[in-house]
Amino acid sequence: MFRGATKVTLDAKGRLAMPTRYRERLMSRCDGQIIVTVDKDHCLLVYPLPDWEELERKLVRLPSMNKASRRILRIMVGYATEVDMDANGRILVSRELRDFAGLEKQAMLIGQGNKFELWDEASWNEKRDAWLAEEDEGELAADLETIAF
Amino acid sequence: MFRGATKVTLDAKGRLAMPTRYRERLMSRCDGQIIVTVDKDHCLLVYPLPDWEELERKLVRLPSMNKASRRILRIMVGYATEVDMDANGRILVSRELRDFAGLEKQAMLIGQGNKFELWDEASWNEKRDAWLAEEDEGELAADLETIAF
DNA sequence: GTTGAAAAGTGGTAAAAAGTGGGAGGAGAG
DNA sequence: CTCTCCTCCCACTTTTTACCACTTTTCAAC
Repeated sequence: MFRGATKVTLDAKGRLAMPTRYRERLMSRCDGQIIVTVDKDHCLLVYPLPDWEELERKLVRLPSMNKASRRILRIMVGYATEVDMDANGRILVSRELRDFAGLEKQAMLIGQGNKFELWDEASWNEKRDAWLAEEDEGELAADLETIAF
Repeated sequence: MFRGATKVTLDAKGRLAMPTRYRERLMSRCDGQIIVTVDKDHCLLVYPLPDWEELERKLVRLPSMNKASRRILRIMVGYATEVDMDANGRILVSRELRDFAGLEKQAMLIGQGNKFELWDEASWNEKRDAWLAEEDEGELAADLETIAF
């Protein structure tokens, strides 16, 4: 499981240094082969190659008739870009991907189990606070209420 | 069970000395392996690793369709950071976590059963007073009223 | 009450590791 | 053929982290 939030910086060439604590895992799991693609709420998703391939197999099996799932497939596969970690543990995020997510210099890398989310720092802070604020007003899921934190 | 409120200080590097009375328990339960993550009302949660993993398993089993539970999962896993106690019983609270909770030098560590809450001292005092004031006016939960304090 | 010893809290330092930027070489396009 | 852009590699600077030492407090014994 990848966990934890790390503030990262993109350099002038769009390179992103993966936090050290993940590197060994990424090398053993996929030899540094990473897939970066886009998410529907305008962040990027960072997968180890084998995890991406598994997801891709599921996506292509989705019913062709369903417009919503076709759109998701088209966009996620369409933007999926393979990148390798360089000798310093960095990956190169292409201009197209950076533009899609509005990535400037400061970004947040969020561990999400088998993948990472990559957000522009300002967008992340906004979204996060919005989500937390909503939860206070809205009704919590019945399932959620049964869990003792 | 962890109980009690302790005033603690964070040093310039963000290190927090766990109160001595908890250390032996933390070493035997999880060999000093701690998970620190965030809570929706902007404090931090401090779990022994096995307790966190149990909670995480419950969270990932929640129905994917429910937005509120997905968001809670995303934020709690997203910020969950593993830290080890050093030889002096201190844990390092990352800048990202400190920023989220507005942690300055003075903080309050609150025992809450299987975990701790960690609050910026000023925020804690405000919240605590607000809660006490609310409870006087508001209706108590039916379950709560059946308990003899 | 005073003294002493032991344990806990606090801060500093040095070695190592990670982040950052620059430059050279190569490939592709005009 | 030349120029530009991209990629890979190397080196330097900054930060991190682990370890060590000193100070302060507490508890006990005299």
